[in-house]
Amino acid sequence: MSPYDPSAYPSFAVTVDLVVLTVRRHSLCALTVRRGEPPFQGRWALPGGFVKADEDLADAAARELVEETGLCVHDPAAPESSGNGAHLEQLGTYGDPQRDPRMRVVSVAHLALAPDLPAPRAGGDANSARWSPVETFLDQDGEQGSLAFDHAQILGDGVERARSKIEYSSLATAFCTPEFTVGELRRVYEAVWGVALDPRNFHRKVTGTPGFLVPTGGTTTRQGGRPAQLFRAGGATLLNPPMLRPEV
Amino acid sequence: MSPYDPSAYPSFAVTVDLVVLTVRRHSLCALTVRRGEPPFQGRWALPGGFVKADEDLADAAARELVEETGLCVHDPAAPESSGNGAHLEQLGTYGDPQRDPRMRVVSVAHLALAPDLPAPRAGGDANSARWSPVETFLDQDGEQGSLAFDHAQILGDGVERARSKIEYSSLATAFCTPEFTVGELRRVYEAVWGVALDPRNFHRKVTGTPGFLVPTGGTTTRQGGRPAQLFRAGGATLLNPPMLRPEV
DNA sequence: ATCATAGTCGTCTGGCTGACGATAAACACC
DNA sequence: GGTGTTTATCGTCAGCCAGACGACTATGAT
Repeated sequence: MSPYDPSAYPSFAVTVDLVVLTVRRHSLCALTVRRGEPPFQGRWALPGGFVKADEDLADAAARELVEETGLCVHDPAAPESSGNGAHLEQLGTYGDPQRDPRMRVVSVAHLALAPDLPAPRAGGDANSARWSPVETFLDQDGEQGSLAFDHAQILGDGVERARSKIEYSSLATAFCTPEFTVGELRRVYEAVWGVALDPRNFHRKVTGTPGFLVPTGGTTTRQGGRPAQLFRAGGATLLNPPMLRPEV
Repeated sequence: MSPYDPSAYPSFAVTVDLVVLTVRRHSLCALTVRRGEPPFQGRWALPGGFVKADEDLADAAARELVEETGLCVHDPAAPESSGNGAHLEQLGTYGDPQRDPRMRVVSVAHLALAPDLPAPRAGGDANSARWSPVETFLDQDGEQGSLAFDHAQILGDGVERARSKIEYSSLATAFCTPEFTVGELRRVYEAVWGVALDPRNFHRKVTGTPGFLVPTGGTTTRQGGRPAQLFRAGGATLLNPPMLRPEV
């Protein structure tokens, strides 16, 4: 039994699925697309697709992200291209033998975090892609709003990853435009965690953490009220001490 | 192009690779096996193997773990079978098109944490499996001690996962025998992090965290010195506030 | 008896967080 | 121009917790 013998090991299809999260109107939203063909025809699903024969997993995920949203991936090597960049990381791999009724498919899920976008596009068909609050797919256990395949599970894992990761990293800035205020950043935390935070303590915390925020000098009143300082994300990626998520 | 057409998507081989970590003689060690066939014949590699056609990824990882070490997986549903149980979780998936010179292989790496074991077994051949300190494979960049394929990368990711996860979870107890002392638990942290911790502050911290440790009533002197209380792992899995890893 | 080793309990201080009062700077309206 | 509303920002205070470290305890080795 040579390892070169193709009959010596089973053959799999490999896909990437994307959990694309953003914050719109004070709530955490995920991108979903409507399936145009069986199985689960007409149901909502996470965007994704097959990995090409000579394509790296991360490249496949980045390609799908561009196809579905037009977002480029925020390349850490070239941080100045950050105009419309998103954060992209591998989330986990889902390979239950029954997860796809057609055949054996192993899906490498990725998590993408993006600032609020004007409108989703899905190959030109605007009706087939939509931002929806994540609770739409996570709350109820009824079949009504549920996603195709095991995508509700994947979405739940992605949301949980995002919720925990903004605690100890500066990842929350990935939900913001390149320049943002402390209040906008706070509303990101509030939307992702689903809690209210004290504006004064939050302001003290984030401005006091070295490397988290860099003031740009400008101010804005786009949120109303007193003008707020504008910041860009600093170089720090790990927050120590972390942001504390309030209890229960 | 029907989705049922096998020529419509590329075919992959899927493997599981294991990062099995334990603490021996005050140092964090990983299980490696010597490759008996090309490519990388004679080189050390992480244990692993092909996923079967109708096998879940976690099942494949658990099967490989038993084959290589005899360890059962610590099933959260039946915590009383904890005699020789190990912790097992998915680590990440590695799918660079060039990572295996034979063919396109996607490997789903898993991380296993085990208490110190008498001796590794690898299908009866004791010479071909070994515990080695992780620095052996992570420190130098020379080709000397390096692992086959991208296994050095995988091992590094697994070690980093373990290092960060014992901060905010009770996972360090997975490195201990079912009953252990505070000092033994502290030596686990010291070995995994590679730092020295203050025994008095550590003792205060772990005994003061509700649900982390439950006293069994017994004592032991197996470490010498004054007898120490024996504990079992409590039900808590998340530590809040976390253990703090000392700075640089 | 003495020493070495390891475990356990206390004390103190500084830093950080949560709760919350107070002030500042814009806009909307009358 | 006042007045109220909104959001941002600064300050204060008490409590908790971690790091530093002293003191004491209980075993085995010599």
